Amino acid sequence: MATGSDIQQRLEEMRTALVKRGVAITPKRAKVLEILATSDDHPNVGDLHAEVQRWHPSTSLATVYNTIELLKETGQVLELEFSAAANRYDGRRPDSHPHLVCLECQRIDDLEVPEPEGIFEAIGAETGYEVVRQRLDYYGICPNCQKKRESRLSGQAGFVALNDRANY
Amino acid sequence: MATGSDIQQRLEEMRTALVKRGVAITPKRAKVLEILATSDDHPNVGDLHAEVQRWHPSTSLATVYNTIELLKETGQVLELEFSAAANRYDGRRPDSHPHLVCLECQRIDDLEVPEPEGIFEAIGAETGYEVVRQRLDYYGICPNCQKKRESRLSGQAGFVALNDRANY
DNA sequence: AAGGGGTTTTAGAATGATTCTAATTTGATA
DNA sequence: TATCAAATTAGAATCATTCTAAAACCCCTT
Repeated sequence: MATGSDIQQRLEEMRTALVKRGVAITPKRAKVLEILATSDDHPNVGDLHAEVQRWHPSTSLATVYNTIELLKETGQVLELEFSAAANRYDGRRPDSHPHLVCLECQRIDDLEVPEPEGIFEAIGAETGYEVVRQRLDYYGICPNCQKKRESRLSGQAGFVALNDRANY
Repeated sequence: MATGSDIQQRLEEMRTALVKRGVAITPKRAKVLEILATSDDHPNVGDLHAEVQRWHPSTSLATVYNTIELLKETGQVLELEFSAAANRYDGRRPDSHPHLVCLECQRIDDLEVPEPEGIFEAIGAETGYEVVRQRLDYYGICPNCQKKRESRLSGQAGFVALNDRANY
């Protein structure tokens, strides 16, 4: 459980990271940080915006997005992505199984990893949740994109197709 | 690796499931099934639409969505969701860690599960990917929503707030 | 061959989260 | 106080998805 000093410490880390990043801690940004450091319910942007507006009524959505972006860049917030790109479909293995997702070209590969026996029940016993399915994705750079990176670095550019929305 | 008969079998399962579900296997739907049963690259709706259109140029996006919906209902396709709801944020634990997501009220809880040591390297060695992060979510019904369900079933309705977009 | 009636399909509008843009405001510093 | 970059704004743009109401299609019966 989080104590007051936990929160103070977290807040200080955030502030320090942003200052080091070279941006100002404005009152509106400070409020976003404070909400994020104190919330245990994983707010979305709308939640944050509504709460900031209670203190600074003129705050726009863009400011919230902007602050979150800064925090993401500095590793000060974890984004639980539910809205990033188009959904993808697997018709060959309709059962739930882990995937490898390439952050550069969006290629997706299946991964053979058996899930631990009775894990849903174990988590249920511990948390009270009735677990019905899981999702396990590993994100990284696929072999092809690694090659492209190498050839880019070595100066022999070759044909390199970069993707627009690479980091989702 | 998938052989021709694997694909035939998969296709047959899909068709059987839809027939049992009581809908027709129209030519356009059949083409969607075929693409899904043969693709190993996890196509998105745009990909599917473009490919179906090569055979049936008048096909609309809605038909593709409709067919996917039927396959989802019958458990014949796995949806890799990247676009479902608003993103959520965790400012107290900015490191990546597993979560419990309630399918009914969208509550999200942190879950304490240490990730196996050296898992990224192991997967890298096996697949050639350079893994940089993971995502592990368990989906289910939280304790509160279970209670609500029980009271609904037992006829003593009480106050029950149902959510619109429950199954994402 | 004609007509009914339910299913399927369609185009386009609606929705909602996110990103972009261009103009305005703010605030620190000289 | 004047300046100027940084911060903020409102609203437009984007994009995947869902919705809607009308049109097309298909099978069955006569």
